[in-house]
Amino acid sequence: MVAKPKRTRIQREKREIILNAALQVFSENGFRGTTLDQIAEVAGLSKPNMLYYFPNKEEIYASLLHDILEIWFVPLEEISEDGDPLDQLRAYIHAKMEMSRKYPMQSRLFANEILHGAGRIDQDIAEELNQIVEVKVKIIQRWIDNHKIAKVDPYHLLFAIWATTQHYADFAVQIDTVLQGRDDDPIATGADFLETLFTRGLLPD
Amino acid sequence: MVAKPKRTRIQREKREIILNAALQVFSENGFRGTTLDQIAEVAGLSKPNMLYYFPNKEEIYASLLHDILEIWFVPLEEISEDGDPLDQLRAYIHAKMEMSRKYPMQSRLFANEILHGAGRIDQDIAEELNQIVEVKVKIIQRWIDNHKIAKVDPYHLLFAIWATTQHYADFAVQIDTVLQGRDDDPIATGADFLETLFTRGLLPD
Amino acid sequence: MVAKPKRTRIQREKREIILNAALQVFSENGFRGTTLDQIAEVAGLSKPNMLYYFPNKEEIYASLLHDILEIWFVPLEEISEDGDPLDQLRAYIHAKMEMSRKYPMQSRLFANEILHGAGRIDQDIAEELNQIVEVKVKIIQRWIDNHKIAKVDPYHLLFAIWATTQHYADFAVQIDTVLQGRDDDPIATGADFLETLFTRGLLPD
Amino acid sequence: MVAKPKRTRIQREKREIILNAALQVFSENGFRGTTLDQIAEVAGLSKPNMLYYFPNKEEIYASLLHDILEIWFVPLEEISEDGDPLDQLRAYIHAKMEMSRKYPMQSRLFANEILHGAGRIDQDIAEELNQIVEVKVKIIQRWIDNHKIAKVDPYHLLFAIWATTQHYADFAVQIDTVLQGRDDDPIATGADFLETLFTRGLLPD
DNA sequence: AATGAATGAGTGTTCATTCAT
DNA sequence: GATGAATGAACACTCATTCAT
Repeated sequence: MVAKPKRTRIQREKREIILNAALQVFSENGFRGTTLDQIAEVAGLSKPNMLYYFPNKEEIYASLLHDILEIWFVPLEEISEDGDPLDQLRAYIHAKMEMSRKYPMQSRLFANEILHGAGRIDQDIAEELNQIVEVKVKIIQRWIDNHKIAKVDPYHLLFAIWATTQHYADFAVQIDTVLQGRDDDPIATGADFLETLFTRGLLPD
Repeated sequence: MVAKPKRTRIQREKREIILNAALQVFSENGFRGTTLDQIAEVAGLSKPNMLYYFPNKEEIYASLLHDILEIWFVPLEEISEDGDPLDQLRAYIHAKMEMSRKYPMQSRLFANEILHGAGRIDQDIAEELNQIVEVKVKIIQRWIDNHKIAKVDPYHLLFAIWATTQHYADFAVQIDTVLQGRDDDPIATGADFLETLFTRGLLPD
Repeated sequence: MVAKPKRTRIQREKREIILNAALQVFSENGFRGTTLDQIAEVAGLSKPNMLYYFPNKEEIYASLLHDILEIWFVPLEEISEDGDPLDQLRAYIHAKMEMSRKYPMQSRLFANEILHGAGRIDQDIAEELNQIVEVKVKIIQRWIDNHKIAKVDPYHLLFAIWATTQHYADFAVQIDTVLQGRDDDPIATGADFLETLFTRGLLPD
Repeated sequence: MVAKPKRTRIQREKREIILNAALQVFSENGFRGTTLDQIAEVAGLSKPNMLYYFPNKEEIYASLLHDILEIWFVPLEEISEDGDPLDQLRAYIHAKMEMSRKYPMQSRLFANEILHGAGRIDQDIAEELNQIVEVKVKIIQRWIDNHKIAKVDPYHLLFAIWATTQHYADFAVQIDTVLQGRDDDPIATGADFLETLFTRGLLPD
């Protein structure tokens, strides 16, 4: 149990402003590539004033990462044993695609963190991820056992969904480069493609 | 065309040593997170001596990135119109998975670069990528038109293959965390899964 | 002559609280090593509120130092020509030892100030010290001239008394380290020793 | 056992220059009151260049303190059971007075360190001090038991010698203020006084 | 009287790069 | 080719002091 610090309205607001600025800069430049000056500039605060709201650079980053991991969990948790398995998976894919649309910077920050060894991710949160994954893997396994979906490795199924959906945020620059000239929405078209791929790919025999 | 500098044998060897060291450190820590001291240490050279072979940090990184992009192209280029389309795609997937196994640091460095806006990628090379992709997309489109594979968006098919295969290198930390306790080889199992997924998912109607 | 500022009761009380806190922190960490935050914390006040009672850090320190110098004079002033010379000196030594016991932090703050050049000591007070010393030196000189005590340099006699007695406050850490394991009171034992040393040392021929 | 770092001639020289500058500035301003800029200025080096020879401020200070403690021991170690006890003690007093003359800054730095809790003094060195003191105290005790000197507490005798002799370095500012106008050498006169005081004070009954 | 918020000037330390030999 | 030495520009963070309420 950690004591929750009491904060005034202005503190909550300023922290929010700082976190928004930090998200922008950190997701673009990484932890080491980001300077407090940059964040302060974007936030419209002086550097010492920013450090009045957060004790140091590390804490700003950690706070951001914590929030990101929490929203990362949400769609996964909504996978339920009830209802049609393929519907559930399609809904999950669409939810993840919507996250890549709405929170691309968060996705990139998260990707960057994993890429560099995830050294700053709270051990507790890593545990939590593992536990949720175990629960969902068991659900998927039961679908397989009941021949509702094809017989595949449930862990790798999840990896594939994560990889493909997050790719639209994390590799957006590459996608935009490759698709330059096309005027459809890559995320909408991508979602259609993924729906097809996974629906067909997972149809039971 | 850039004039190719002539280098002695010892220069080529030392550059190779430096690039290997740099790959290790850059892929772990990113550009800004890496110091020349770290690279020099791993390379077993003094810092000024290292800078005798490369003019500056930027050039080491750029050289590394250039090499990586070249090997990134190889499997893609091998996709050929001849032969069975699904065999071709399966071969591509396996080749990309082998690259994630053999060159995970390169994959991560590349991912990191795209993630952060790809600002250091040579424009010429980006063009080249686009052209190759266009060629391969046309091949895939013809397969679709000839009902050899399902009717899907060929660009997004490529994205999905890139995303899923590179994920095994880029997100290895997360994969290992989730799979802790299992003793199968994630890349082998993952390759099987992806073969199933894409083979079934792309079967023509 | 400086106009004495009029202060309300609450102002006097708060100043007292601040000075007590400041004494503690300054004597432990020196002027530069002390932060206003530390003092405010110990005083139980907010930093700006503290600065409502004192204009700045310097003034807190100066005020403290001024008070310390005043109590420093007291035992010296009590040396009187009347009575037995050796009794007078013994009484002075004991009074100084009691000050080292009761006001060790003040002693250390004073020592620290002298050690660092005494730049913050009021010139007026320095003058005052000199005048009192002159008076007492003359008394001691008369004792010598009248063969009441041994023929020694009266200035250096005072220095020796100051040095030995204040040592028990200023070097308490060293004394405690050296005497660890003994359970007698260092100041009491020290006073006995000093009484012997100076009584015998100053006996007239 | 600590590996002794090998140093080039220029490194030894520059370290010496830096330590001399640091001694001057630290002894005047204390640890926190000293900035690396000041030291660098006095040493005639740029700040980063200075940090090429010492890893950080703390190390400069520690190195200095270590050297000081070593010279602090020397006169104490020379007290020997052989020869006349009073001669031995007089020699010790004179040696300590010479140190106050030759190394006043070192004395002040040491005093400052003890004053502020001696937090930076190596535990090993503190042990060593204790052991040497124990040895010398035993010698003094034997002198007392053999009625060669008066029956006094040997620990407090040492404290008195330390206090009085070091006083001429540590409180030099005060001494000079009090003695202004006199043109004799305070340390010479002080040594005479102390010789008288301790010789008479310690004469056996 | 009191306090949350804000800031300019530092302050120790890092680092890519250059110099000198 | 190789390396010890040197440095300017940053950079994270601190702190006395001031502002606003």
